[in-house]
Amino acid sequence: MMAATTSGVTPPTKGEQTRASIIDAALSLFEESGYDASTMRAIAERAGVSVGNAYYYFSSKEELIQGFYDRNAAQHEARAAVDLEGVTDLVERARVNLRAWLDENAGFHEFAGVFLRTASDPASPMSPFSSESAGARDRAIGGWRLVVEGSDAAIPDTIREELPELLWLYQMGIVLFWVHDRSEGMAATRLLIDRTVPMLMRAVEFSALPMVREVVNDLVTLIADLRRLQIEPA
Amino acid sequence: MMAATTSGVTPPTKGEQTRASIIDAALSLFEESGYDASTMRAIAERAGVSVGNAYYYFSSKEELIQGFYDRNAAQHEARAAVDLEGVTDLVERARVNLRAWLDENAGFHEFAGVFLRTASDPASPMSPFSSESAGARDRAIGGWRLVVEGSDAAIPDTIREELPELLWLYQMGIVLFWVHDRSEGMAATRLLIDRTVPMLMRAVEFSALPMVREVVNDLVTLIADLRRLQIEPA
DNA sequence: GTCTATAACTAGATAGAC
DNA sequence: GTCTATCTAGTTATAGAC
Repeated sequence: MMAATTSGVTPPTKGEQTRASIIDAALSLFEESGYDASTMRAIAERAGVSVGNAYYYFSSKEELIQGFYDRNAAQHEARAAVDLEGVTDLVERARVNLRAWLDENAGFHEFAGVFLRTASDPASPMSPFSSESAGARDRAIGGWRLVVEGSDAAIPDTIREELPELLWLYQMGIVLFWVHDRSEGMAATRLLIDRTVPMLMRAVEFSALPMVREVVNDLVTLIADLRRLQIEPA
Repeated sequence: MMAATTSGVTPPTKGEQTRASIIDAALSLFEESGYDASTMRAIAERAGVSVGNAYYYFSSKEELIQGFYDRNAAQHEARAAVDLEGVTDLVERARVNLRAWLDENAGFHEFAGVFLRTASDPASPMSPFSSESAGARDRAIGGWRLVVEGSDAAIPDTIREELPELLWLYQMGIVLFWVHDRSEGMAATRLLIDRTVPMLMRAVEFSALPMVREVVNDLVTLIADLRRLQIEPA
């Protein structure tokens, strides 16, 4: 709202500092003891503020999860950009992107259950399909667009445009599986990724088949029709 | 634990009666005011018991949801059996089964959001994939088996065995969509069902294609491999 | 007017007596 | 089996400090 006081970087106001310290306290406690065991009182104490003050910045405990969400999305983006350098095969690029996500979130596996619990409530702004999540969703889909565009693969026109969003949806499925994965070192999720990515790409090739293409077209019009129904009543 | 006292029907013990009255009170309150607004104190009061006593029968508020779950599953089963009589076309039978579910659950749409929130926590016994839900899941898959077996469709051997479970998984997807559906009279979900069931059946036909069959085989072995990974570490 | 703190409220859950 | 009394933790009301 006001001009910057010193350098070009945003000057951290007192409020922003307090806000950051609350998020830091929350995330470190979540990682140490899990979501449920981390009380708002403990979070506030570690952040060096009162409970009431914490609620001035975050209107609920669940809202603190958004901090986790944002931070990890940014870290994943950076890591994927590095790992993708020099890789041109589409299947490999997709694997790299998913593995980067997996590694970036390794420490939050237990915590993710709570996250999913919140995210799957359609009324919650944390839902990946909600309008509040539109920014994060678009960023993630944009990441997939880079994966596709940086590859040397020939993609059928039938689904060229929709592929990044489709891959994001596929990723949501992988995440859902990951949350339930109890295997050592997430071996099951890694196997799932390694095996399904090639299948998915073969399915993309199928989409050029006339028979399949018909179904794809049906799906596209269906989605358009559904969007209309969902939006009209508001 | 004891021999029946009178007729062949199970004699309702005192505990069973109390248990039933708590569930009745809970479900009626949920329907009236929603899940969150229905406090355990209000439920206990309507049931004519103390809060502590309610917790003697149900170890958490969420556990009361299982009552809703069981009751509706039974009602859906009965309704579907009637509606399916005389219908032989597989696509139509699948539609009938899904519409029966939809109609049976029409009154619980808002409440279902909470249900989903609970069910999607992998740690929760309410998850449709949990071992605690195995009974309900098997009943639902059995219902789909009746849908398939009562039809005159020729189903490729490739997936004959897996089709009922596949259809149940598809139904879980429909339910997920339904929970998010804000359209008048669930028009969007009905459209989704009417359009995707034929697509699904056409996809089943595809599974006979050699190219596609290969992918199906890959999927089957993948699932077997995943099961092994998930089960070993316990 | 933006922050911050203390005290109180609410509702899920538990302990222990009867 | 059932109750009363109590605990815990998320949330809010409200008053005051910068």
